[in-house]
Amino acid sequence: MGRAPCCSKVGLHKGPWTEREDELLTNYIQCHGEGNWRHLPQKAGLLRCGKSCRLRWMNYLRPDIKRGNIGPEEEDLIIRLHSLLGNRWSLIAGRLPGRTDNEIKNYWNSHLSKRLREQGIEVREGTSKDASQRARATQKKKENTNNKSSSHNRKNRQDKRKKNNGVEGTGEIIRTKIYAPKPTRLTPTLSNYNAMESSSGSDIPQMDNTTSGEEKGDTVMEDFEVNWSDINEGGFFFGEDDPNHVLAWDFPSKDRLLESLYQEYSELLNPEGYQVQLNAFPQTFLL
DNA sequence: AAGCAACTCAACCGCCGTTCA
DNA sequence: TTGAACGGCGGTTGAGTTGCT
Repeated sequence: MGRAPCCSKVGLHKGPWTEREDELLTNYIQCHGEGNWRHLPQKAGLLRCGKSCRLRWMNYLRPDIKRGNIGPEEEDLIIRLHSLLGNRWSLIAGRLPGRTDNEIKNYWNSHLSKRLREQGIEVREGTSKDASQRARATQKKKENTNNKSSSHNRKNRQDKRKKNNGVEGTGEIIRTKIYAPKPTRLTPTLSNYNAMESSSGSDIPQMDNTTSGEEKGDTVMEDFEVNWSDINEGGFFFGEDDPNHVLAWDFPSKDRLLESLYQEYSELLNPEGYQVQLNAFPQTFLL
């Protein structure tokens, strides 16, 4: 037995949202909070699918979304994070307060990748607006659609995962894992914390360092093995002596924040002597 | 002013890992 | 244990806008 059947898409609105729809969605979320996207449209009186509602809220209606042009500091951070993370837009967006993954993705595809290429800087492979490549992608998509069964096969995916994680054939490709932090949206209030300390029950989230990165939903990156329990998440880390004592780092300036974020990923992903660096890296945020 | 190309960005699509009955 | 739905993500599309000829 599976879950109850999903909402039928028949009769649902598509395309641009109207002011009335925005209003209904905003009012509903303000009253009941985010989540339960499947039932939200019906309860809010919207003729949209839950997925569409979620997207509209996340990319446009959320009150903490920053409007306006992407500034030079943000642009710099996007470029550097992209060089480290590739097209991991949600991860990148998680490090840019008020910016959405969609916005960053669009900005990259329409501005940055082109500009970097013009400057002769090689960029990681991402989306291509080239017509021939588009056509190829569309063709490939059609082929995939024709070849796959109506519902994807769980076992096949699990087998594929096992293959990727372990010894594969005679090639002896041994992969290990790295747990990068789950993307955390930095709210404006966060930057107001000033070298403060916190104990249980405060406004600062408490961490459970007994769970693995995978259990916490962190992003798994292959080819490295890191003991993530040593590492902080979202700008918080544990005191040296007391693992239940949570510290928040200071944000003396916007520039330093951006620099810290870059350093965080840079050190995290540096394959050379990563273990030593990672063990020491929370200290870099201590004043 | 008209026609065209390039650009922008909101929205959609399909995939995948997780959750749940 | 199974399989369908959910939630989230990256890739792609296409209508609207802007700029050029």
